[in-house]
Amino acid sequence: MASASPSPTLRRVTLKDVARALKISPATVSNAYNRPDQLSPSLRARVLETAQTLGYSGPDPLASSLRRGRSGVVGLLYDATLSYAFADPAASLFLGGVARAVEAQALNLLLIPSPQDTAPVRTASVDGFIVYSASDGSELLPAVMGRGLPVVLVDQTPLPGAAYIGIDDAGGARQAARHLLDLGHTTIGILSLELGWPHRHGPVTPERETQLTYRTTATRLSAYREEIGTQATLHVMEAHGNTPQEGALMTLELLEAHPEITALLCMSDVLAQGVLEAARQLGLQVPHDLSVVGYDDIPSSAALGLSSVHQPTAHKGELAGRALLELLGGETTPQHVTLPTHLVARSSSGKRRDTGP
Amino acid sequence: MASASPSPTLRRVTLKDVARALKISPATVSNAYNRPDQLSPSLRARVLETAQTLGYSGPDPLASSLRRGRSGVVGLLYDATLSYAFADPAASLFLGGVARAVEAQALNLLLIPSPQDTAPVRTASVDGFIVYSASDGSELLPAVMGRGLPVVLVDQTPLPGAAYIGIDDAGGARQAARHLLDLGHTTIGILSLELGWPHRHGPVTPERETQLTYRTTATRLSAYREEIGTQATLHVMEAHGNTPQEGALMTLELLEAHPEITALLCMSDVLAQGVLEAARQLGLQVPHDLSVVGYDDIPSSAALGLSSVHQPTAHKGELAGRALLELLGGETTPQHVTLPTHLVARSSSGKRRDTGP
DNA sequence: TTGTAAGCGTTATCAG
DNA sequence: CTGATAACGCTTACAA
Repeated sequence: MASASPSPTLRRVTLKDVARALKISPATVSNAYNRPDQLSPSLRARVLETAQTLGYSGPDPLASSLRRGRSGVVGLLYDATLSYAFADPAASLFLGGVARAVEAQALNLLLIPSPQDTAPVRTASVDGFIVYSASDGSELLPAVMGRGLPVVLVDQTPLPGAAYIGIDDAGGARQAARHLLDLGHTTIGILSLELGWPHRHGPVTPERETQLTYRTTATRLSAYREEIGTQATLHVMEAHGNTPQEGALMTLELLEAHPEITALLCMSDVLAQGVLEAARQLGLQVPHDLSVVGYDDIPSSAALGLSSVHQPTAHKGELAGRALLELLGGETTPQHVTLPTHLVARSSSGKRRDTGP
Repeated sequence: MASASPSPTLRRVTLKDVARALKISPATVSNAYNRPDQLSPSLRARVLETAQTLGYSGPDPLASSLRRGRSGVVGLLYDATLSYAFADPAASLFLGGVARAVEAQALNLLLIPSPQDTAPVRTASVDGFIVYSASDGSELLPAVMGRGLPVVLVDQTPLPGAAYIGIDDAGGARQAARHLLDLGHTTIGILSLELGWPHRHGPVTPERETQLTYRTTATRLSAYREEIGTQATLHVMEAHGNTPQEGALMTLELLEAHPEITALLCMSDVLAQGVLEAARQLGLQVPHDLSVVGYDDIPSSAALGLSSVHQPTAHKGELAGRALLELLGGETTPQHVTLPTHLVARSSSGKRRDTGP
């Protein structure tokens, strides 16, 4: 019936093939897909039909993106492997917020794993970037900014030309510290997130602090310290990875080294949940023997009675998404937003235990 | 010093501009980026340098993808909005597994929100798809298969030509049901996930069951029923959305309608955690007054003592990713894998309470 | 309403 | 080691 089957399966069917089969111009076929109002319904129907029989499934996205100059994709960079991001409830919450914002505009979200190599940043087909808590010295930032695309920075040092969405890290940290002070604690442990690259586990030395390049960590740490001043003795441990296991391990080590500690400030709820687990193993009563305050207030913390600094994580994501959408829409003044944090006191924090005989 | 500034900011800098500035061919500039070994180091250095000064940040990803015929992106479809996906720990775990597999190959992950519209499926620049628990009748499947790209189906009815990764849904459900039967329960409630589109909340009627198009739901439901047979009375409720809130609400409604219920089978741990919350509100002791068994065994369930059917969620994601990588690598026989499930009995399930004097 | 033609920014091939 | 050239598959003024 028809004329050709140029080569069995060698070449894929293109818009041109459809045009040829119908003896019309490629432009018309393109219009059939992208501007239905530009051609008669009957012709359009025929086009779609032969496309079907020829096995043509619509314009190639790559080609049309190239031609149009937009890919319809938002790139999301996280300063860790993706598998790690998904393991952190706070990160998931954030991603969910971003997703809500971008899917409202029919944009897709491209997750870019960004451990050390910047290649993925340079070769990702996206219209803009959202960068989530990258370390300050990271080579990622120059690579991202170098692409010349709209950028939103989240939870990290603002950069000129990029939008910024962050939270009041210091305020939250101060509230947490004040809370423990008010409860009478005078020897407090701090379970810190990573200070900088390379990631490391263990007690924080002054030397290690010179490598403090994560802005969130830096801000919280100094806020804890400032608030506490000389009212309590502090012992700081650095986590290698934001996991409950790490939190538990740090607790064991810290309490072994400093049994006089009666309270722990944790920079994430994930770490704090590990503390709870460790306390159970050690037979310590929370909060009687050990008070614990987390950070983030992830959903599961409520059920566990974990005191924590609440931050609007999902909302932060949504704002980040919206900030990028604005930039994409031609807005030239990048947003700069700081969201509030507040302490939620639950049952994991209480009066200091009697340390006497 | 240099000669030109062709137009202030009008056109973006391309590879050709760099070539022109150096009076060499575009091919050489391309090689400078993609095949360093194809040109002298000195020339390459000059190329990179002028690129820098011209503000050229490397080959356009879109263009090179078009030319190469590969985008380096894996598309991930989820039968719900993305924001919803991120709210479900099991989904996050799964995504994390997929991420681990694809990031090992330096591929990126494109999250495609797929509520009802198939447009995003047709216009996504990807090399292959992973489809996660889509409803059987969904228009998504034809749209995906129509693209003619490698496809991996997860937790849904297998399709010819696509790889399949799933779990032993029925086995897990049977173990859960058997467990409750062994504990003496004779009136059991089932908190079911969605049966089909449109999503609905409430008691499941025979009429509603005709719309049962989610394979996972269907399989678990019939397995629960088969195992229980006539050994207990069953009451089934359908959740509108997989959230703890919904689980709590269903519990309230179900126990109000059928106070004689002493045990609940939940199709997800997220729902089951809502049950725990509702029980607390109602002043019911778990498991004394009410036994609860979930499904998925998400990480937070251990700390809550929730009995659950364990499935290797993250591993499932990793296998799905790997199955797609194989297909991408030219493998022509799609994998077909079913992973095991098993009951983990914890403290949320116990002997049936004495019902009355 | 439909066709023409000129790219979009790259890379692969092949000759020099 | 370097360069010309021809695609890759599509969209969009603009002309007919």
